[in-house]
Formats: sequence, structure tokens, C-alpha cells
Amino acid sequence: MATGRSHRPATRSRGIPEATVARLPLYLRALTALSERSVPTVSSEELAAAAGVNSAKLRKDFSYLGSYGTRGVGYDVEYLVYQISRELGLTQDWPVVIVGIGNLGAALANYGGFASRGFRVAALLDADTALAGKLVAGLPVRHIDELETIVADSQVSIGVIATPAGAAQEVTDRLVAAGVTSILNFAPTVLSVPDGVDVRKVDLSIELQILAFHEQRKAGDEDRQEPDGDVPAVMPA
Amino acid sequence: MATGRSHRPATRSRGIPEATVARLPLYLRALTALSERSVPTVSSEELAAAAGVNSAKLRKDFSYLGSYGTRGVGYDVEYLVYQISRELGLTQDWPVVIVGIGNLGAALANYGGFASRGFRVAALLDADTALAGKLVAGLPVRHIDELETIVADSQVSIGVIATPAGAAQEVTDRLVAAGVTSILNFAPTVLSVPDGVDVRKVDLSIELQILAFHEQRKAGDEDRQEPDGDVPAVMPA
DNA sequence: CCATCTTTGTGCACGCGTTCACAAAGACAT
DNA sequence: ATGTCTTTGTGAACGCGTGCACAAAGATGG
Ligand SMILES: NC(=O)c1ccc[n+]([C@@H]2O[C@H](COP(=O)([O-])OP(=O)(O)OC[C@H]3O[C@@H](n4cnc5c(N)ncnc54)[C@H](O)[C@@H]3O)[C@@H](O)[C@H]2O)c1
Ligand SMILES: NC(=O)c1ccc[n+]([C@@H]2O[C@H](COP(=O)([O-])OP(=O)(O)OC[C@H]3O[C@@H](n4cnc5c(N)ncnc54)[C@H](O)[C@@H]3O)[C@@H](O)[C@H]2O)c1
Repeated sequence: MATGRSHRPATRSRGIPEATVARLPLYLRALTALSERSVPTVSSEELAAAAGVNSAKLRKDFSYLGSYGTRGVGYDVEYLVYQISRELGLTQDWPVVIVGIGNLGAALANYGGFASRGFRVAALLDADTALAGKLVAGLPVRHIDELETIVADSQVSIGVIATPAGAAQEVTDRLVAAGVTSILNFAPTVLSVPDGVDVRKVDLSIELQILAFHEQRKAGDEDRQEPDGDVPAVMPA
Repeated sequence: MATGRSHRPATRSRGIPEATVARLPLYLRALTALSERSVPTVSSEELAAAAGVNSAKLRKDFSYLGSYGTRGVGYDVEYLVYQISRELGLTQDWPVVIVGIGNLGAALANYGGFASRGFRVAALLDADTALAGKLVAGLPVRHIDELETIVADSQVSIGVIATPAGAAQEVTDRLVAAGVTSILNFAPTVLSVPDGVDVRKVDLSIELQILAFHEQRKAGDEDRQEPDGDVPAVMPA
């Protein structure tokens, strides 16, 4: 979700709806599991169940990629794995830098699922000089001032931000200036980026608050039966 | 995002659209920052800019909560902080259990932003007996078999899953059986839950793949100018 | 070759979410 | 009290996403 300018009109990239793009990794994961079990073909119904979506939706999603199914049979698992991988750009290598090697950054660096899909950690960066040179997940932490060199030399186009919120915009600006055009932000801030740069955010706090909202609602619906359970709310001063 | 049964028809809870609920934490964060700077009022235009959304959308969002603005002036910051907090259920305490205290689970336990908004870590649970008793972020790791007791005793309704994917469904089942009705899942799996249980997922791998898709598209649009840049794709067998 | 059966691919309708644009509300000065 | 100016609250239009339902495609068996 790009936060800076939200004036991207739901970017239907190459005719593939954004909502579909967001589900492709889900399908890919389910298909990979089937592939490992050497299942040759799968029906839209089965695959949809495994991915937790509606089967019509899945078929429509696949129809955007082309017609890869066989009526009466289903989809060829291996072939679909290949097609989706290619569509998502996972047939190539994506060097990634992680900025901010604290609790979270270190966990991310140690995360195995990273490398598994073509994402390779090119470097770990931190502003703390005390961390410099220290090995995290087998990689040395390097100083943030090496950012520009590393991004240029390793052709990094994806950056992961795991710094405190206060440093996130500054780090973003440096990443963008250095040539990074995709950012995954774990810091709880809205980032401003120029057009052409994609930002996606992962925000634990927001997720919990959304859960709390629904949780409160569930509890409220049980407890009290008054039609108007909340304070009518009046403007104070 | 509930994954199990997606047959919730966009649950317009108490008349508040789901999309609005998801933005309330964003507004709250921006408002809290204003409040700390002792800013008394804010216009929809300013607040929208701070939250990275369209101002009309923000006004419509607030209109679902009631009419808390003053025409010609804007919104009272303190009052709005209170109203949104109340609406999200943040005026009460939410005990949370974290299951799976590995790299990620430990980082989550150490995360300060947790406690700041009424979310209190009630317990850290792990299946690894070697971890039992060890202190993480000042809390002792307890064995997974204490789950049922802890959930019941501490009235836990929110669970965070940071176990490997293979254990996630089993942990989910135990959490649900014990009475947890909201789950935040960090494991890369689709979870099945009964109706009435909310699941939201945070999936690093999916986010990166979505970024890679757009990244590939950007690169492709520059490099080659052929109208049809991809392999036409033919069924193999 | 024909009949049957399974499963895809999609036309269609509907509802949610977004955004524009503006009338009404209210503050504030004179 | 009246006028001006700012900003809210919302009606209306539009586009995207979803899911039903079904025709067409193709496999399979006789
Ligand atoms: N820990 C979690 O589970 C968690 C969860 C959700 C969100 N977050 C967010 O992720 C971010 C990191 O969290 P954390 O717990 O790892 O924090 P942390 O304090 O452990 O680590 C932050 C790291 O960033 C480094 N840093 C600070 N300024 C920098 C700069 N300008 N350039 C480069 N590096 C810089 C620090 O030296 C430190 O090593 C925070 O924004 C936090 O809110 C963390
Ligand atoms: N580390 C990351 O940055 C990261 C990022 C995205 C997703 N994830 C996902 O989060 C999960 C945890 O990642 P991690 O890197 O912390 O892994 P980890 O192996 O470091 O930690 C997993 C922990 O779960 C515990 N565990 C295993 N089975 C359990 C069970 N049945 N009940 C309770 N505890 C159990 C293990 O003892 C271990 O302590 C994984 O599913 C991973 O895919 C991690």
C-alpha cells in the first residue's frame, strides 16, 4: 500500500488487478506444497480450499494470467507454479537490504523464508557503530553510510526498514536517492516517497487494534442488550 | 483478514465499514502525535495529509463515528483521540499471549509499542522445554501446556502466533478451544477457525512478492518496448 | 463416434469503497 | 445583526472486487 501519494488509481498493472496480485503468492504457496507431494493436477475447488479463497475468484484470477487449466481435469501443478513464479518475478534474484538491525531486523535477517523465494539479503545496515562488523545470521552488520555504495554495487531495488519510527523517513529518503524503488516498512510511520516508488507496510500495532475493535464488538453484543450501547457523544467545549 | 471462512460479507460492524476501521489506528497515531505537541484542533485536510489519506475519505470515516467536527474550525484533537480510542476498544486492557518464542516471538515480546496502547503481554509460550523459565523481555517463557490455564485465568482473548508454519494450525486449535477469539498469525499458513473467531495475518513473504511483481513491471517497462513482452505461454503436456 | 460427466472460463449483477463537489454550518470580524 | 470566510458533512457517480450461475470445452468410457 503506497502511503505517500495515494493517487495511484488502483494500478491495474498489465491488466492484472491489484487484488489478484496480492493473492498470487497465496496460490503459489499452496501449489508448492502440492508440488512437493508430487500431486500432478489440482482443481480450482481444491486449490481454492487450500488457499482459503472462493473457487470462482481463483479461476478469475488465473484467467488474468491466461488460460492454463484443462476443463474436466484442472490445473497442471508444476506448470502453474512456473507461470505464477514468472508473473511475480520470482524467476530472478532480488537483492534486499535490511536497515535497522535491532530486535526485529535481526529476526528478519535470520528468517529462512527470505532466501527461499529469490530474495537474497545483500546487506544489513545500522547506524549504531557498536554493531558494525558484528555477525547476524552469518552476515556482518555494516554502517549506514555504506548504503549508497551497497545499493549501487549490488543493484538493490528493494529495501526493508526496521529502524525506530523517527529514523524511517530519513532512511527512506536515502534509500530512494540511492536507487531503491520498493520499500517494505516495519516502522509505525507514514512514509513519503516520490511517484514510482512502492511502499508496503507491516504494522503490528494496527493489526492488534483492528482485532481489538472486533473483540470489543463481540463482547458488547453478548453483555448488554440495549439497542444503543454506547455513549451518545457530545462535543465537550 | 479472516482466512478460514471468508463468507463474512464485509462485516459492516455497527455500521462502521471495515475499511474505515482499518484506518482508525492510523488517524489515532497522527492525532496522538498532535496531542503531544499540544495542538488543540486540526482540519481534515491537515490530518489527512499526516495520515496519508484523502481528506474526503477521512471526513466520511469520522462521520461514521458521529459528528465530532466544528465547521470552519476542524476537529478537537483531544476529543477525537478519546472517541477513536473508545471506538477501537483501547480504553480497556487487552491481555495477549505470544506463542512461539523464537527469533520473531522474542522480537515481538521486546516490542515497546505493544504495551503502549493497552495491549499487555500476559504470557510467552513455547513448546521447547529448554526455553522454559528463560526470561525474555522480563517475562519467563512458559510451556505450551500451560496455555489453557493461562488463557482462562488471565481472560486472554487475543493470541499471537509466531511458531513455525507446521505448528500454527495446532496452536490455533488450542487457542480457540481455550477461549481465544482473535488471532494474529505470523506463520505463513492459512488457518482454519470457526465462525466468530477473527484471524489477521502478517506475511513478510507475501509482501516481498507483491513488491517484486511491481518491481519487475517497472524494470520491464523501461527495458523492452515490444508491446507483448512475455512468453505467450503454451500448455506443456 | 457419440454420450456423459467434470471442470473451466466468464457474463452479469451487486455491493463496497473512493472521490468529487457543494450546500450548510458555524466562527469571527465589523 | 450581518456578512464573509473557512471547513465540515454528505449526496451522487463511478470503479473495483466478489460471487453466482451457466455455457462451452474437453476428458473419458462405451
Ligand atoms: N520488535 C518488533 O516486534 C516490532 C514489531 C512491530 C514493529 N516494530 C518496529 O520496527 C522497528 C524496529 O523495532 P526493534 O524492536 O527492532 O527496535 P530496536 O531499537 O531493537 O532496533 C532499531 C535499530 O535501528 C537502528 N537505527 C536507529 N536509527 C537508525 C538509522 N538512522 N539508520 C540505521 N539504523 C538505525 C538502531 O541502531 C537499532 O539497532 C521500530 O520502528 C518498531 O516500532 C517492531
Ligand atoms: N523471523 C522472521 O523475521 C519472520 C518473518 C516472517 C515470518 N516469520 C514466521 O514466523 C514464525 C516464527 O519465525 P522464527 O524465525 O521466530 O522461528 P524460530 O524457529 O526462531 O521460532 C519458532 C519457535 O516456535 C517454537 N515452537 C515450535 N512448535 C511449537 C508449538 N507447537 N507450540 C509452541 N511453540 C512452538 C519453537 O520452539 C521456536 O522457539 C515462522 O512461521 C516464520 O515463518 C518469521
